[in-house]
This record gives sequence, structure tokens and C-alpha cells, in this order.
Amino acid sequence: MSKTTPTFQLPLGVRLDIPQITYLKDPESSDLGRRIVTGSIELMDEIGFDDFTFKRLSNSIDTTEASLYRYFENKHKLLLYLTTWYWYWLEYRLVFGLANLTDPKEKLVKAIQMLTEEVQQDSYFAHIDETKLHRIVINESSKTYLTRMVDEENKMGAFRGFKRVVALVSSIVMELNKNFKYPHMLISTVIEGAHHQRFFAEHLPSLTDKVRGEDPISSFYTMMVLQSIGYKK
Amino acid sequence: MSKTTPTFQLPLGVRLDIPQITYLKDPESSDLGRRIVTGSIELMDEIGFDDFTFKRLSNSIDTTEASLYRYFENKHKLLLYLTTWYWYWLEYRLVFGLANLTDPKEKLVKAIQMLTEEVQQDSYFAHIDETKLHRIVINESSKTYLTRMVDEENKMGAFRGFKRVVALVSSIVMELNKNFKYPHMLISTVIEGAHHQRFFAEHLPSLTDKVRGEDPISSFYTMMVLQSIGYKK
DNA sequence: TAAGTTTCAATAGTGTTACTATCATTATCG
DNA sequence: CGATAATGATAGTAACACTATTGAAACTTA
Repeated sequence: MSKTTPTFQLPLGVRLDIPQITYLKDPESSDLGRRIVTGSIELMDEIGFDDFTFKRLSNSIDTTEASLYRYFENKHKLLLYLTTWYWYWLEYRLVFGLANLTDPKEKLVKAIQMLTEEVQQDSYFAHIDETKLHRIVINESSKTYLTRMVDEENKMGAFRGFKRVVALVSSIVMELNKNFKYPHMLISTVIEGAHHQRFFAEHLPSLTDKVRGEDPISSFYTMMVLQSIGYKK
Repeated sequence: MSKTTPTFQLPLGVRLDIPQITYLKDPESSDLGRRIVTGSIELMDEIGFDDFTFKRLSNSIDTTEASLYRYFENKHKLLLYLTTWYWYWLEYRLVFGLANLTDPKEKLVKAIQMLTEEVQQDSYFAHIDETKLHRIVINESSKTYLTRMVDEENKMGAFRGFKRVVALVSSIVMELNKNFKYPHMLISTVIEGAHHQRFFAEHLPSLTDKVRGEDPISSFYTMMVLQSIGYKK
């Protein structure tokens, strides 16, 4: 037992098994590691990925640059770790949230909801602020793959988290319409689209639409999916 | 008359009026300026925005770093210039391509086509390779707004080009269904979505779908738009 | 043709970032 | 208690993103 942060037992003994390409040393394995994760979410949410540096992070969590490099090769890999964590967490919540449902339409609607809505919950996992992490995913996650290293990193499984979520929800689409030709395109469009729309709503509102009394982003994508797969009431 | 590059008269005397926030000195106003634009498209397409530096550009077009800084404040602004150019060019083509059509459905289908298909044409404008520029837009355009400076740059009109394209096509959507609640969301989803899907098709294929004998990206988004606005044959 | 003005090249220099390396110190664990 | 792993402290390097200054062409206008 560590004497500093309490070793919080994850719900149901779950442990998110993040691919190793993202880190050099598992940040879950030490107190410093967890502080790096906590602190980087805090700082990146505050100043954004571009201004985020290992120097600033080391100051804010009171350690040294050199120590950070023992856990993560560079800040890009750290972002990859954080976003991957988010996808695995989302997958976990999806599987859990859909477990008891039998009606495929209901399953799909709930899944789309979970993919597109804002994250309110907090403290599922001790040292991670999911709300802040979600904002980071909205603002920065495209930057994980829009790089020269995509192909190489992809080979090593860096994007497995995102792919699994897409595959999971696509399979529900196929339950509802087995002749649908574009399930993956549809779902990856929804996920990335919802992120961009949240960004637009905050910064470039003329690229979105506001509707009183509802979350237009969730509503729009739910409607869009059902219409696209030709769902009849 | 300049003695170096021939002063190519733009089709119909059109001149794309790119907002000034993107540049310090109009690159259309000199030979060096045009070489910067040509060379940056070439180089950025080749090595990507992240590895692209003013030093490398100055070497490749045989000028100095300092000279580049006279035209563009930094490489971010240069990317902004290039993508804005692309949006204005697209808007121009859209207006032109839809001019003779009266049936709103036909107009919408053609517009979606133009928004989502690959750019084959070339040499509309003398010193710009539109095919390479389109690849840059696909790979890098999200980076123009996913920054800390969005709000500030937006105030100064930096994203007018994108907004105008979205507004233009949204208005066609509204012609077809005046009660539709999410025209801007729909169209900005299509544009950004199509870019991402092209990227996925090349690098992360399990996030897309392939269909023999058609361009699945154009087909998917055309279908998606028509279904979403509830178009009945 | 001379003078002014714009344009660009050349060079140098600064602060910051993204690392890498080394060695001392402190926990942890068998 | 001794070994080993984890961290801290410090230093240093190469590249990058600029800024500043000066001087030479070239082009413009009187």
C-alpha cells in the first residue's frame, strides 16, 4: 500500500488496458505516474495542447522534465495516452450502459447519446477528471492522428481505442439494417462531427445551429443516424 | 509586365479576395509572393504542416527566412492563407457550377458532390496546384482553428471563407426543407466529415467503408444529406 | 538622369522548445 | 542490510521561431 494517494480500487476491478506504444513506463504503476496524468489533464485543459510543454508540466506538478520523459516519449505520446484512455473508458461505459437493453433501436439511440453528449459525470476513476479530459478530446484529439506518424503508430495499435468504439456502435447499426453500406463511416462521422460541433458552438457559432430547450448536437446526430439507416418507426 | 512568370489573367477577371489577417503583404502582389505560395503548397504537401518550417521553405524556393516573414507572420498564418484561398476558390466554383440549375434537389446534390469529391482539376490559377492544395486542406485544415487563437482570429474574419461555403450550401438545404432545424450543422459535418473520411481511407481504413464501383465518401454524404432533410423522391 | 522608394538578400542574434546524458539521492524490497 | 529501482538535480545540444539591421538592386517618378 502506498502511503500517499489512496490506492482506489477501480469499479468492478476494471483496469483500462492502454496500449504500450503510448507510454514508456505505465503511469498507473506509480504515484508520480498518476500525478503526471492528473496534472497533464489539468494543464492541457487550461492552456491547450500547443502551449503545453513538459517544462510547464514539470513545474505544475513539482517534478523535473527528465522524470516526465521516463514515462512518455514526448508530449504527442502523452496526448495519445490521454485520448486512448478516454476511448477505453467510453467503450467500457458503452458496454455497460447497453448491457441490459434488447431493442436494437433503443440501443443505438442510447449509444449515439453517449457518443455525442457532454460528459457530466466525474470521479469514475480516482485521479482522472473525465469532464476536463472530454474537453481535451474535443479540442485536441484530431491532432493525435493528423500527423506524419499515423501509419507507423497505427501499426503499433495506437488507435485501437477509437476503432473499438467505432466497431462497437457500427455493429448495432448493422443489427438494425444489415444491408447498410456505410456503418463505420456513419459512426466515425458522428463521433468526430459531434466533437467539432461542440467546438464550433463555442468558437464559430455560425457553423452550427442552436435550438432552444434541447441539446442540438445530440438531437441532430440521433436524427441523422436514424434517417440515414432508413429507420421507420 | 513582369519579365519572369507570365502574368496569367485569371478566368473572367476573378481575383480571390483573401482576408488580410492571413498575410502581412499580399503574396499576389509580387513574384516572390507567388513563389512563396507555390513553394509552400509543394513543400507542405510533401512533408506535412508539422515538419514544415520557414527555413526549409526558404531553402526550397531559394530565398531567405527573413523575406518570408515579410509576407506571413508565421507558418500558422500561411496555412490560414492557403486554406482560405481554397474556400474562396471552392465558393467560386460552387456559385458557378450551380448557376444554371433551377431544381433545388439537383443543386444540392451537385453541391454535396463538389464538397466531398476529390479535386482532379488543375491549373485554374497559374501558380496554384489545386490538387495538392486539396490534400493539404484534408490533412491540415482542422489545425487552422483548433488553436488558442481561434476567437481572436475569428473576430478578424479569418474563417470567413469556410463560413461562406457553409452558408451557401445551407441555404440550398433550406430551399428544400424550410423547417429543417440544423442546416449549418449538417453542412459543416459533411465538409469536415468528408475530409476526415478521406484521411481515414488512406491511413485508418477500419474507420471507413469501401464500396466497389463508386466513391463511397461522396455517395455516403449525398445519401446522408437527402435522408436527413427528409427528401422524398 | 538623378533621387526616392520599394524589394529583397545577407547576416547575426535571441529566447524557447524538445529533447539527451550524467550523476547524486532516496525509496523499496527481498 | 544491501541491492536495485525511481526520482531529482543539473547541464547541455540542436532545432525552431522569430527580430533586427544593413546594404544592394530594381523600379518609379520628377
